[in-house]
Formats: sequence, C-alpha cells, structure tokens
Amino acid sequence: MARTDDQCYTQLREAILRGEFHPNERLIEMDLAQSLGAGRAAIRTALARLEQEGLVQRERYRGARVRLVSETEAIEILEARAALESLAVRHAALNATADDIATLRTLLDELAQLLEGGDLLDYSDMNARLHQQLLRIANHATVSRLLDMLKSQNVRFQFRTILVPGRPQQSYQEHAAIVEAVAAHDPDRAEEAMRSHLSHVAEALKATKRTRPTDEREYSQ
Amino acid sequence: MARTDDQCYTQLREAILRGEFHPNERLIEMDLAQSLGAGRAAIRTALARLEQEGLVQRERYRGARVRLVSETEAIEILEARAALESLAVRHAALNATADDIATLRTLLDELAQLLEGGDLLDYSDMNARLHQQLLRIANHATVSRLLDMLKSQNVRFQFRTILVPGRPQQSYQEHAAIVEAVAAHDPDRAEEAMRSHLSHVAEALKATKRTRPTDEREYSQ
DNA sequence: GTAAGCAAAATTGTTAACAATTTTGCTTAC
DNA sequence: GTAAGCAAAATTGTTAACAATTTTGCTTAC
Repeated sequence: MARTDDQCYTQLREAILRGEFHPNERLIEMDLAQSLGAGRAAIRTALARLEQEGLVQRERYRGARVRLVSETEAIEILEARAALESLAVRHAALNATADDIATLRTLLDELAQLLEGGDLLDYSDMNARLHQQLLRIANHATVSRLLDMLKSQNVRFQFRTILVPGRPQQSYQEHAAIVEAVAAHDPDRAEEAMRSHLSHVAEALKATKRTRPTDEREYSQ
Repeated sequence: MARTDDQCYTQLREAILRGEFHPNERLIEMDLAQSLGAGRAAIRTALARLEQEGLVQRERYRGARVRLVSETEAIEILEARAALESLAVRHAALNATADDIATLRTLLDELAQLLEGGDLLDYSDMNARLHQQLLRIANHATVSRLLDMLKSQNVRFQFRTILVPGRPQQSYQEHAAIVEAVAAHDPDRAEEAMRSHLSHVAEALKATKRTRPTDEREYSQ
C-alpha cells in the first residue's frame, strides 16, 4: 500500500467518474471511509483535492456533494477543450514519429470497424483512446493536465453526442482528417481539423440540449 | 471568521504568490499552523488543495514544498494561456457593452501614462488589471478558472519580460490593438491580436532565458 | 392537515495523543 | 578527514474523542 491518501483520492475520483454517485449526492465522510477502508482524515484530504478539481462541492458543516455540471457549463468546457486540444494537436503534428503515425492509423482502423459493427459505446471508448494518443504525442504536460480536469468534468455528457443521428459517420471523418494532418506534419491543418471536429461535437451537444430539455432530472436524484 | 479552512488556503496561496516562500522551500505544518493561528488539520487540507492546483508538491512522510516551475514549463504555461486568453477575448469582443469599452480605454490610458513615467512595476500591475477586465467582460467561468491556475504558477516569471529592452513600448501597442479589436466587436481580430501579443511575451521570455541561463539558482535556495 | 418549534441524531470540524517515517547530528572506524 | 552507522529529534500520518453545526423526525398549536 503505497499511499492511502492518494488511493482514496483516486478511488473516489473514479467512482464519481463511473457515475456511482449522482450529481448533488451527499458524500458522507464516515460512509466513504468505511467503504474504502480508510480513516476520515484521508477522505477529508481527498475531498479537498476533488473540490479544487471541480468534481466536488463543499460547504462548511454541510459536507461534500458531487458537483452538478450544468449543460451551459458543459459547453464552456467544450470550448476550453477545443482551444487546448487544438494547441496539443499542433504539437503532435510537429513531434509525431513514424511509429506514432502508425499507431494513430491503427486506432483509426479500429474506429472504422466499430463504426461498421454499430457498436457505439465501444466506438466512444476508442475515440477517447485516439485523443489520448494524440496528447501523448504532443508531449505537453501542462495542456494534458488541464484537459484531464476538463474531460473528467464532462463525463456526464460524454456518451450523448454519439447518439445524434448521422453523428458517428461524421465523427469518423473528422478523426480521419485530424490523423492525416498530423501524419503530414502540418500543424495548421491539424489544428483546423481539431477545431472543426470539436465545434461539431459542441453543435451535437446543443442539439441534444434542445431535444431533451428536462434531462437534468434524470441525474439530480 | 467564515471558514478557517478556506482562510488557510487563501492566506497560504497568497503568501506563496507574494514570494514569501522560495521554490523548493519546505512547508512545515506546525510552523504554518502557528503563524496562521490555525490547527494542523486546516493546514493539511489547504496543502492538499494547493497540491492539486500545482503550487505545492507533496511526498508521503516528507512533507510539502513550494513547487518549482521550470522555465520550460513556464513556456508551456504561456502557450496554454495564449490558447485560453484568445478564446476569452473572442467572447469579450462579442459581449462588450459601451461601458465595458470605456473602462478598457481608461485602463489603456493609464497604461500609457505609466509607460511615459517609466514606472515598469506599476505598468506590469496595470497590465494584469487590463487582462483581468477582459476576462470579466468575456464572462466565461471555466476559462477564468483555468487562467487563474496558470497565472498563479507563472508569477515567478511575471515581472521579467517587461525588462527586455523595447518591450514596454511594444507591449503597449499590442494591448492597444487588443482593446480596439474588442471595441470594434471583431472577435477574429481580437483573437489574433491576443495571440500575437502572447507569442511576443513568450519570445521575450525565451530571450531572458538565453541571457540568464543560471537564473534558477537565485530561487532554489 | 400545515407550519412552527424543539430535542435527538447525524454529520462535520478541531484537537490532542500517538505511531510511522524521515532528518539531523553525533560517534566510531578506517 | 570521510564514510558508515546509529540514536535522538523532528516531522508527517492516523486515530479517537469531543465540540460545533446541521439535519431529521416528532410534537404541538392553529
């Protein structure tokens, strides 16, 4: 057991991201301590860190709750992501080795296969892995750290855009354009492809917002 | 006394930003507790939050230290700032009211006066206030939050670029261009002006890096 | 039946003591 | 003189008890 403190933080974080706690759900220190087999102090510092990260909200004497990210904020987050991922993909285009490019093309192929199979959830996962790989190639610690924060806040909306009709096919084309621009070591084109991709994701998200205005209720209890 | 916990966090944070602790300096829980008149528990959660924010580094049983931001990382941070401030200024150009624009022009005038007076430190302060005002006008909570983090990590390099010869005059021109683009409600031009401004800051920073390669030592102890 | 008030229970915040580990400063051996 | 080893001191991590505050559920009054 390397660092109980860190383990608490990681486990709690992942539990929230897996959706094991609803937004606005109270996080009782004793319950968490027992279920994670840790002391209250460890839980306390974990919650403080998660608050700083924006995943949890705390009020004095009233405890911690899973923070609810509004749909408006989700769009803000997507905008910030677009700005940072554009920067990252620009670096990726400059840094990518032959091996990196081969890996990206493999991921793209797997994406194509999942698309044919109609397996949208797996498609979403693979999608995330492609973005992750681009970040690794970019080799930009600061942007990676910020994007980790932003993506974790948006998990609630992650799987929704892929369900918009026609979106999977379009999404695949956009990813292909990004990979090809990186393979060509063309930072301007890569950035533009990424911007275009994420603005389409934002549009798709706004579309689901119009379609399902009462969505909040599903989650907030 | 609203929330000792929060106060500890704020006071510690500001003390670090004011440079009261050197990078790599050990932060002893008991000392901090006594000097802030708080308990160790409050200090502990404050340190956890500061770690998450990237201002402090912690190792199990070995305590917390002020995190040293390398010059390489400082450049990364500046790149990320450029991406996010460009996004923000774009929103500012879209949102700005007549009042907002008047305020910006006033700030610009004060900047001009300080430039003539040769008061570079005050110029730097006013500069920060102008950027802050642009952020307020942008009305983008997510980008504001991220920029707060990034700027706080870069305080160590904040006052250096203004000392590069010719830089103050150039800096003033760049800010004027940004304000005019916002006043014209031209998001594309505003974004471009901001990008250009921050890339010049980055160049100035790299220039100081070449000039003073042994700089690290001043701080690390 | 509903709102107000209140006591009990639940929960968070704080403190002090102790355990675990690292750091410091001294001693010894070469 | 330097390195190795070691005990003491310093420091962090953890626990348990208690204080402060909120929440809950009941009772009472209208």
